[in-house]
Amino acid sequence: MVSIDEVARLAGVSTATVSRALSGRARVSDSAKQRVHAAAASLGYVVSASASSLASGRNRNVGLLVPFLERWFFSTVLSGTAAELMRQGYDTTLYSLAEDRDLRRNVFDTLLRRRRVDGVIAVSLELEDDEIEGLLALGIPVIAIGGPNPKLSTLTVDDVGVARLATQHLLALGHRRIAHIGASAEFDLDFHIPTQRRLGFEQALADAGVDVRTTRFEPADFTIEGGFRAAKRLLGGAGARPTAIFAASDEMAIGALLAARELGHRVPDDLSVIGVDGHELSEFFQLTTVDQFPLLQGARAASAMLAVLSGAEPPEPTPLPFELVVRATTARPPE
Amino acid sequence: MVSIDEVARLAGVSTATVSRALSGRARVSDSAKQRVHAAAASLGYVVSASASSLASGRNRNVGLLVPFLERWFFSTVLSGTAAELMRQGYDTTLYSLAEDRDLRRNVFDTLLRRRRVDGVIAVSLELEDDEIEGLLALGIPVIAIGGPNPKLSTLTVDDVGVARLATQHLLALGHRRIAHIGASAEFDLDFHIPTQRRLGFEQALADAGVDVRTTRFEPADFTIEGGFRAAKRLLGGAGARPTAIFAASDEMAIGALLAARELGHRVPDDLSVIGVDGHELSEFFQLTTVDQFPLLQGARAASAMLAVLSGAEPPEPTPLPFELVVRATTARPPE
DNA sequence: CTGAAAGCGCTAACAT
DNA sequence: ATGTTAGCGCTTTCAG
Repeated sequence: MVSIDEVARLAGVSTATVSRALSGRARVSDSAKQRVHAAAASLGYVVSASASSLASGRNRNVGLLVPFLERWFFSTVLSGTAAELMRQGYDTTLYSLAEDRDLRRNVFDTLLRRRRVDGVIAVSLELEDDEIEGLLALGIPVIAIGGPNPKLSTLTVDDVGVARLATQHLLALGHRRIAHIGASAEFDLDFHIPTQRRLGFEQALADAGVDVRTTRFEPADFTIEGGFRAAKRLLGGAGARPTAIFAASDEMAIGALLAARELGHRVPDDLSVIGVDGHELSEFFQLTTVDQFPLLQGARAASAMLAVLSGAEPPEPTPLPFELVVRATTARPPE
Repeated sequence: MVSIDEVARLAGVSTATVSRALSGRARVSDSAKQRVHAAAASLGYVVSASASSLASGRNRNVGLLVPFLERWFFSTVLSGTAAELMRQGYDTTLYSLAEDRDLRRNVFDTLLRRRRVDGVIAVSLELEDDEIEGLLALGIPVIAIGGPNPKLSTLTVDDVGVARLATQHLLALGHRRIAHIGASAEFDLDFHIPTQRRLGFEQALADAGVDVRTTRFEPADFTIEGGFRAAKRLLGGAGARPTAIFAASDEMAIGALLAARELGHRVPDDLSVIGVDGHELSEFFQLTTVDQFPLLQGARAASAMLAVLSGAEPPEPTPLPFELVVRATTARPPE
């Protein structure tokens, strides 16, 4: 492997100058800079990450903590983050916490403590107290996306606001019998976000003078299948059918769409459906949704991390954008 | 940060013994080993990755090269790989090549050459020749999953076999007018796999004495929406409608299902549909498919990498398992 | 089995 | 602006 000494020799300067010229962290004369770059290029020299890290304490590497990889939302956020980091020459090291508890502990106790990452971005994770302590004890910046983590610097959409926006859209169309498909209890344990959405839903109803007790709530697991089953219960049961369903995720909303179709209800004539996310499938299904731009969320977190790493203050709890996208699954309720 | 010296002092041994005891790479007396572990635990000591890498040349880190992150198939493979690597105490560093060409080049020219990873796993990537050269020049093991990369040690499903199996299933049910939804030309440039599936399709037909010219082919992009549109063309056009569709991915098959439904064709009574993948949604849609166990593919690649890193020979081009899963979208053709 | 000591390849004072 | 040099925190000979 070609080392910094060979570059120095070829460029006719000291190793220190090579280091400075290549990292740009100190002033170097133009002529020296040019010779160094030429020498490095001709030798195909690339700085050794471990040597550089050991000497400088910097890694150019950010750790990403995610709950699952297979869910569209997470992989999309992840994609946004990794792309932005890469753009700045940073690597992304992945820690998935889907595994069993021992492995999860191991992430905090060992993997993250090897000082391989300059910072940690936690995506939509409800972390336990000692895990948060563990992160903070690393002595490196930690940024969370979503999931109210009061002790962490967090980028988050206003989930209450998201839910209010969705619900208000239905109310404005004239709906009064609105049902909500949200988080099942055990699901909520991990994320909390869902509860916020239910809160926003109920607030909007209350603001509009709709008695919340007349609405129905069905828990589900944020998948298409879960939404499908929840909608079946909502539409198949006795009592007055809702004229609209607000699902806390697009995947559940799509499930509801399919359920309605299967039961012979026309959307949006008989039933309106709205979701949350801006899922890639929402356009295909012509689903009205509140887009929360997950790719952007990931990129934002990466930018914030990069800024902190170059000396900026940790970001204030920043509101992330969201936007109502009206498509073809919502309309006025039937007479 | 607590260093190896403090552990050594507390345990009453030399740093060399601490290193040996903790890494397990040399014989150490039981008593020393115990004292070292106790000392390390009580001090909360974790080996510094960069110091260890610099001294040993080992990183306990594997690079993962993927084309996209947002597609279910890739994130699932990725998940399988990361989980298995983590189980062995390895980190996973992600390099997504979805970005523009400059960033893509940068991955090969710089990021991968910093000697941060002990090996590279390339997932379903059609790499260019100079990129393969670049990987090989790293002097570390490279393992590819899927995508015929003759110069790389590759784990791959027999895509011809997969397609034959799917097609034979339809033939065995009595179908003769079978259409295929496969890769569009530009999509194939990146992956090749699709062509193989088309090949298998045609082979199976020929074996059964069905004139391939009577079948129809529609290109699509492996998404639900693409499959939907391709199926619309297949079912809506003039001429004899096919009685069965073989889609080269489950997502396209699901799109075909939805298209059939929308056009008023009953599945499987009027039309049979079969896909490939074992997508998480295939069960929900009761889709008959050829499962290729993507999670397992990822785990297998990780195991193979780990084996090579601990001195095993690079794996022979290994066939990956696949299996016909018959559900409710295939049946005998209508009279 | 254990310890002493020489690096691993860089960066960051400190000089000049 | 540049060179000299002392580490960064480990691992691995080499001796014993």
